[in-house]
Amino acid sequence: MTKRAIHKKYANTAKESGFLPHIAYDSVIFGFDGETLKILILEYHNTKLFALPGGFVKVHESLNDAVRRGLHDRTGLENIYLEQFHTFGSLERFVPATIEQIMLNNGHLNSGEEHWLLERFISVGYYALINFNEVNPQPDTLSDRCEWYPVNELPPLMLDHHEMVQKALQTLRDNINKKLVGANLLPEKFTMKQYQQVYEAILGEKIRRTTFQRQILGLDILKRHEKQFLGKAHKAPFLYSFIK
Amino acid sequence: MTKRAIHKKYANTAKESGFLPHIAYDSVIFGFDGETLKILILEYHNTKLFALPGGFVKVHESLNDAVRRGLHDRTGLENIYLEQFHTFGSLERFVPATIEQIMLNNGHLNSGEEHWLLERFISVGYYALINFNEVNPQPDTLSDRCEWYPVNELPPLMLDHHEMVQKALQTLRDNINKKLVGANLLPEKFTMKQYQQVYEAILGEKIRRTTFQRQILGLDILKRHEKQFLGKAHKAPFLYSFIK
DNA sequence: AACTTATTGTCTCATTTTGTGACAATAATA
DNA sequence: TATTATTGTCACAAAATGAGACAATAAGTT
Repeated sequence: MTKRAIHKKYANTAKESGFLPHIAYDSVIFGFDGETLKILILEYHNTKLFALPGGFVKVHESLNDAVRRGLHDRTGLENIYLEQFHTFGSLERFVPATIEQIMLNNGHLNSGEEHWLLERFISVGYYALINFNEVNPQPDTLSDRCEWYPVNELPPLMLDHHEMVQKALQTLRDNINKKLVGANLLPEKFTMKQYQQVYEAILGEKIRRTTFQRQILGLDILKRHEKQFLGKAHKAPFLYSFIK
Repeated sequence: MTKRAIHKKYANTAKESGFLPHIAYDSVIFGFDGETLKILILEYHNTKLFALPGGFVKVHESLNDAVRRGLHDRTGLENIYLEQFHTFGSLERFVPATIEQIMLNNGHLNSGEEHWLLERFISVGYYALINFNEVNPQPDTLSDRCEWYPVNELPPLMLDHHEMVQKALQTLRDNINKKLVGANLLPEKFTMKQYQQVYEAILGEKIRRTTFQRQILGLDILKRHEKQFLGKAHKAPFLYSFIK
């Protein structure tokens, strides 16, 4: 065995790993299950730490591509709707002990060892809107679970991830009338009630049925299809889809 | 002279300089001169390159503090109104030749020399709103001018700085009714017409006078003061200030 | 001093948008 | 056949906005 063949199991510097140092992204992945707005949360092995799915940017990769790559790995989806909402750069978010704990518990680090992931990071926050039913979330090597949580019932999140969620949600609310939010959270065809529930879940409040319908239909962005028979004891609703 | 005393004139690595590598910020500094919306633009020595004022983040400094520090150095102002609007991370913005030209022309680099500023940067965009009259903009060591330009008459800007300005302006427009924009662009006391002109300059369109007054006064955010005699041949307008 | 000018503060009325409730239609259930 | 819950639609009230009118007035002009 030559000297050259002796190598560490993991890259301990950013350069070795091929990533830009000090820069990360975290993603708030929203899905709608028909009733409530949910987001994907990771739980790390052997810790009680919950976190947003995140990742790093390769040296020759754009920031947007890095986020798309990470989301594809986790959800299998290709054309995900993505919005960047804020970049987090406080000193308070630099807590190497937390990262160290995660890596030690996963055997990705020896105690006392230096590692680029233990340095300070500035993180760019993105949110994604995906179709809840098309996804089977995959945990990564550091985490043993990747599960949906209602935005109102999140576990305690590490670092500033709770603040990230709140800021993502606020941005989503601000954008609700600008960016055709429903198209990405709903299935191809949906009822007016489902669409209204998406709005209510995002805004966190009830809205008036008649006013909502009047406004949405007035936008001329929906196509009306045949009625949907739900097996419920009342008039069947129409189905709608978005006009491309 | 000991070996230790032999040092380079400038730090060629990020570590030597005390800054985080690969991370920058750029600022779009808005001011209102009573008629049009303007922004501060730098021109670099011996080049025809125009750019937004930017800077870097120290290893033990928060992102926000870094931007405040840079803006204070350039304007002398302390409590600047700041909003982060977007983070730019494309590969197209990595053009080391441009940076190299600036540094060579300033004598901050020898030809062919390596330097951390020539590596790839991801830049966080901030916009600031300042009182036009309180500021005497200062160029930095790399630039020989720092001047106000109307947003509609900008010189060609380097890299993606034009895109940054457009995105800042769009965010400012989106925030105009949420964040009390006028308070930061106007002097302590102002007329309703001046306030309306701020709105028109930001939105880029004329607004109806009566509707504007009705809406603004309906918000109960303004205090009415004595009249202002302008020396003009017509009825004198009231002065207003924002209620703290 | 009287007239002119440009702008201001305030009203009024038409138009549009939104809030609120009512009601018949209807798919399944009892 | 009656009951139930929800849907699509309409009608009217209330609020917000668009559009214009007009007297008041500070200075300039004659």
